[in-house]
Formats: sequence, C-alpha cells, structure tokens
Amino acid sequence: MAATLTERRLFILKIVVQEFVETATPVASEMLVRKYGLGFSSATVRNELATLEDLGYLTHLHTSAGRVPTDAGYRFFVENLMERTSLSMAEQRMIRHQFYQVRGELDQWIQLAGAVLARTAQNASLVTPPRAEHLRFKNLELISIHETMVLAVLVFHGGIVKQQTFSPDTARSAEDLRRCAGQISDQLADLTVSQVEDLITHDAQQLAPLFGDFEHGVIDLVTHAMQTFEEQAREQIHSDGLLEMLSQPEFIPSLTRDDAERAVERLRRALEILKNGRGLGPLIPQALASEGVQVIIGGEHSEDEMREYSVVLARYGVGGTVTGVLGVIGPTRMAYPRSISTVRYISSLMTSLLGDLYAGETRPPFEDGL
Amino acid sequence: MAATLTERRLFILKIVVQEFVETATPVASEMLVRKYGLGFSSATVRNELATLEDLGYLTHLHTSAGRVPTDAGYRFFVENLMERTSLSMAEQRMIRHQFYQVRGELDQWIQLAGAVLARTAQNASLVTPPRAEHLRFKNLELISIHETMVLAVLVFHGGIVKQQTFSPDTARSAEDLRRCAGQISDQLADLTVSQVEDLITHDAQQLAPLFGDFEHGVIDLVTHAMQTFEEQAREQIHSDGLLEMLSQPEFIPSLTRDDAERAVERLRRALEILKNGRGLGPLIPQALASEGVQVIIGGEHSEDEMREYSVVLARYGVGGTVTGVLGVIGPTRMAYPRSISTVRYISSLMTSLLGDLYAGETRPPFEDGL
DNA sequence: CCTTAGCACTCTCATACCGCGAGTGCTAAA
DNA sequence: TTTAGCACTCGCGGTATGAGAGTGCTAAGG
Repeated sequence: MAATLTERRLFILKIVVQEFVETATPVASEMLVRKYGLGFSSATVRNELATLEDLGYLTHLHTSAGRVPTDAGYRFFVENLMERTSLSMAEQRMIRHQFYQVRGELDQWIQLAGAVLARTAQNASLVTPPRAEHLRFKNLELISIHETMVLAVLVFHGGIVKQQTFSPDTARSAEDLRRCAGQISDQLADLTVSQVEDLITHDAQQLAPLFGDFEHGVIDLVTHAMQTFEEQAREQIHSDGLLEMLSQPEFIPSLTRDDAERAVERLRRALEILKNGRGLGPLIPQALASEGVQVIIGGEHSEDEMREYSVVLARYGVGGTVTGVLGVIGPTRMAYPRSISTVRYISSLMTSLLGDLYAGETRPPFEDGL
Repeated sequence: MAATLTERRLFILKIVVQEFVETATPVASEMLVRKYGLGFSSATVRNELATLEDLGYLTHLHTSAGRVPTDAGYRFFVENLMERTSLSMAEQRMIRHQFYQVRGELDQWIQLAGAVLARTAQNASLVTPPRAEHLRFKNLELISIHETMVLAVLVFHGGIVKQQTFSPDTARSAEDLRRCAGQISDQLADLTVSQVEDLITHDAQQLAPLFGDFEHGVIDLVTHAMQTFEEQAREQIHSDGLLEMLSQPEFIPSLTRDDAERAVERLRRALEILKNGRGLGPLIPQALASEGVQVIIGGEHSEDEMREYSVVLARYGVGGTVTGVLGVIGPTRMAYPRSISTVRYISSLMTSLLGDLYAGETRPPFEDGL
C-alpha cells in the first residue's frame, strides 16, 4: 500500500508510458526487458509494474494483458518524467516560412496555425481567433456599393475588421458617406461596446445637434455589429486536423467486430466535439486566464465526453489587448512532449506576429530555442 | 432481353427506389405486395424485378437478397419517376427567417446556406463563396493601425471585401494615406486583375509622374492580393453537414465485423472528400456553366472516390457578375426529391439576396412556390 | 400467355465452441 | 530481493451450426 517511488520504478513508469504512446498496445514486462536491455528479469519488472498499479499509475484491462497508463500515470509523466523538448530547427524554420507567406492576412494565420498544429502533433487542433476582451472601436468606412446599398467596414484596435452591408432609407453621395464615416469615427474612437452603448443612451443629446437620422442609424448598426461580433467571437472555436487525429490507432478498428463498433462511435463523438466545440467550452476562459502551456488529461476534464481525450492549450497574443487560445486535442495516449513543444512554439510565434501588428507592448521577438 | 417498360414495371421500379431510399435495406418482393397492397403476388413481382434487373435498373448483391437500385435506376427515377416537390411553406419561412437574421453579413450567408442545406437534406453540403469570374476593383481604403503598420481594405464589385496589413517603409499620416488610397482607387476603379497587371507593366509611365515608391508599393500589394484572392477563391469549397451525412445508415456499421470495417473506411473517405474538396473539383466549373439543378449519381462522377456518392448542385447568383455553387452530397441512396427541392430553394434564395446586394440586373424576388 | 403456389436452394447473420498465444500472478528457491 | 518456473486467464481468429430471409424455378391454373 505505502509503496515508494524508487528510481527504478520511475524509470519503468516512464518507459511504459513512452512505449504505450508509441505503439498503442498494452506493454508487457517481457518486451520491456528485451527492448530496453534492462539488467533484471521480466518477473522483477512484473513486480514493479504491480506496485505502480497499486500506486494508481497503471492499469490492466484484463488479467492477461499488458499495462496501460492511467490518467494519473500520464499526469505524473507530464509533470515529472518527460524531458522538455523543442521542435527541431528545421521544423521551426519551415513553420515560420509558412507564416511568412501569409503575412498580412490575419484570417489566414488562424487557419494556418490550425493546420500546422494538426500536422505537427498528428492530432486535431483548435484555435480561437485573437480577440480583445472588449473590442475597441478604431475606425469606420462607408462605401457605396450602389444607390441603395452601403458597405460599412468597421476597424477595431488590433487590426480586426468586420464588414456589414445595409441599405439606408435615403441615397447618399460618396462624399456624404465619407464625411459621415469620419464624424462617427471621431465620436466613437477608442470606445468599447459598453462605452458606445452608454454614449447613445445617456449622452444622446450630445450627439443630437450634429447627427441626423442617418447618422443615428449608422451608430445603431455599429453598436449592433459590435455586440454580435464580440459575442460570436467569444464562442467561435476553429478546429482542424480531424483527419490527422483519425489516423491515430484509437480510431482505426482492429478486425474484431465490437472494437470496430467502438471505433465508429468514438469517431462520431470526436466529430461532435470538434464540430460544435462541445466539451471544449470551459477550457477557453480557463486557458485565457493562465500563462504557459496547459495540459488537461482525460478524466480531468469537467465534461464526460472528453474523458478519453487530452487537450494541450496555450494562450497567445498580448494579455489584456488581443489574445486567443490555441491547442491540440487527441486521445489521452498522446505524444505529450511533442504536443507541448508544438503548442508552445506556435503560440510564441503567433504572439510575436500579433505583437508586430498591434501597437501596444510587444514581447521581444522570441528565440528559436524557446 | 428486349423487355419493355410497362406501366406496372415503372411503378414497381419507383416504389423499389423509394423503399430502398427510405429503409436502406434491400427490398424484397414479398414486402412490396404487403406494404403497397399490390393486386398481384410476390412471384409476379419477382418476375418483374428480374426484368428490371435485366434492363439494368436494379441489382442483387447476392442470390438471396432483395433488390437494390443501380446508378441507372436512380437516374431513371430522377429523370422520369419522381414527382417534383417543394419545401413546405413552413420550412421556407423558417429558412428565410434565418437568412433575415444575418442580413448584411455576406460571410454568414455561406455558412448559413451550408448549415441549412445539410440539416434540411440530412446530408453533407457544399457551398462556394459567390465570386465574379474576374474580380473587379472598386475601392481601396488605407487605415493606419500604428506607426509602422497599415491596414488595406480592398473592396470589389459585388460587395466583396479583402483585408490585408502591411508595413510601409516610411511612416505616413492618416491624411496622407487617405489621399493615396483615393488616388489609387481612381486609377484602378472597375479594373480586373489582368487589367491592373496590364496597367502596371505597359502603362507604367502613365502612373509614374503622379506616384512615388509608396504608391507603387501599394499597387503591387493590391495586384498581389487580387491574384491570390481570385485564385484561392476559385478553389475554396465550404462544406458542412458531415455529421448529418454520417447519421445516414451507410455510415452506421451493423454488427458484422467487415461491414464495420467498411463503414469506417467509408467514413474516412467521406471526410477526405469534404475536407479538401477531393473529387468535387471538376463539378464546380461544370455547375457554374449550367442552369438549374444538376444531379450527378454515383458512377457518373469522373472521380473514382465519388463512385458511392451523389451530388445535387445548383448555381446561385447573377451569371457573369457574382455567382457561386451550392449543393448537397450524400450516398447514392439519397432522398433525391428532397435534396433537389432544398437545393433549388436555397439557390433561389441566395440569388435573390445577392441580387439585392449587387447593383446589376436583379431577378424578380422569387416566389415561395418556386 | 400471364399469374401464382410451392419448394428447393443460397446466402447472411448470429452464436457457440475450440485452440492458440500472450502475458500475468504466484510460489518457491537462490 | 531477485528470479525461474508454471498454472491460469483471457482475447482473438477460425470453424461449425442453425435459423431466417428471399430468390429462382417449375408446374399448374386462369
């Protein structure tokens, strides 16, 4: 019961986890001695495995099957056993190059980040668009599409853009629109949603002398756009790499019928998680509030449907101004060192890119070794 | 051999197709007489089924299994047998309402169209963004994000917007940027990509007196943005409804081991088709060049990986100006009448919405009954 | 000539059973 | 404390078996 973690036990736990992560088959005592040239017999290893099982780090699906790490085992591995690695220079270079090719196109960063995370970690990925806790208005442009249709382009701090068309009651000249946009831009500059709301409810008279119906209509539009935008941005989780994750053995059924069935069911569940962000919801705010790379393993999730999955998350961007979350999601049997270093690298990279874009305090351009 | 299609055979073919589409199990002679109260015996039906099989409209997986339509059978059904239906008024109203709620946000139309198609047809859907064959430049805005970063917002005819950031060599005042954007807008107004290219290669001197390095840099940026945008727009296929399609029985494995395996394999394939648009590519230009609803059934596809799927497609938007393609994709055993009426309705709706947006000739607002 | 009852035949699907091989747990000895 | 030896467990693939569903054919009847 009160067994202690000797050096040897730590080592065995470590190689069991590594072995299982690599092969996806329960690991047997005999093969450990063979493969790792341990200086003691399989019987000894079996004893040690039994102790590690008592300690809660390993299990046994069935009496005659090899050992498999428990969630606690993975946790211990991540916390104490694994060595902290980085992506190879070549990989880092390649990734940087890909981001360089879409420089200037923020929308594509998210997509690219998702794709790169997925491919590098061979699992699914999730990325939320970079957002300020509260959007701050910067600029408004009104562009006439035709007589009865106007395109409003709202620009927010951090280079975030939202477009919306509307049809004003009365036709306006391009010059007119420009003037109107300029006036409103001046009025709303640097305000958050709630400040804009305050402005139109409390200080309406302050605007009234200058603005007519049209201007008020536009301000209403802007307010509404900001509200919905902020709201839907909060929930929006971009996910990718479904195919990569499905190439994991967990989703490839063996020839036995009920395993195939389970694989299909797993697959369907995974799809639902990624599609609607089901089960991921609670993680985002939590990740936004933390520093560094977060790892949530299997049963540690608050949601039941996530019990078989682990998530590796990190915040990116500049706290307080423009931030998002990105990460990797996959079966608990995940190459944690690899996932963690991938997430760490991509989040630094995105942070640096956003830093360039955003006027505020920029972190120093991160180093490769990070 | 030279059997003819009597009235009775047509009817039997029709109910076989309908029955198989509904139940997804091979249809037996006995059950047809029972379920449809046919005035003749199952033996007679068996004879008729055999003739229909000779004619190539039905098959038989195995000697002792019921009949299943062939691709030709589905084709004949779609062409001659099925009755043309429309979505119910209630459904139409609900869909219109959803589109109303995202009025003004073109990006969301595509997403919504995909979701609605999928849910209504209970299959996967695909939507390409509405695009002109050739983008026509309309307007450029340059907005300073901070000293060394400028946001360029390119507006094209049809209300299409592309945003791109860049960092000019020299800092520019907001006023300066505005003037520059105005000049370039004037110069490039109404031009297509190739016309812009012509302008900068052949008539460079015509611009030169007015423009400095900065202006030329911006024009290069615009050109590049237009090129890549047009290119990537051409390939971009938005897909949705994977989950809906996967709820079709084809993807739900029965308890037998090899069927489960096949289901998983099918699933993986389907994923690849939807993810990268593999197999869908050739359909898009074809659909863009046609009027009305297109149906491509199983083996009629040019691509092998599509042999088990049918696609129902329609163009939407105003030909020659801004158009896209949308449709439904699912197993060949598809509720064709339903899919076709869904696609028809959504494409009319999108056409009408785009008509409002785009200044050119608008179709009359379509009627419910359409 | 078309229809139909009857029946043999085929094939799938589910279940049970068997034997093998992998791997453990335990015991007893070094 | 380690380890060799061994019995025991269990999953897995293969095969046999039986039931059920549905067809194809044949021969009789309208």
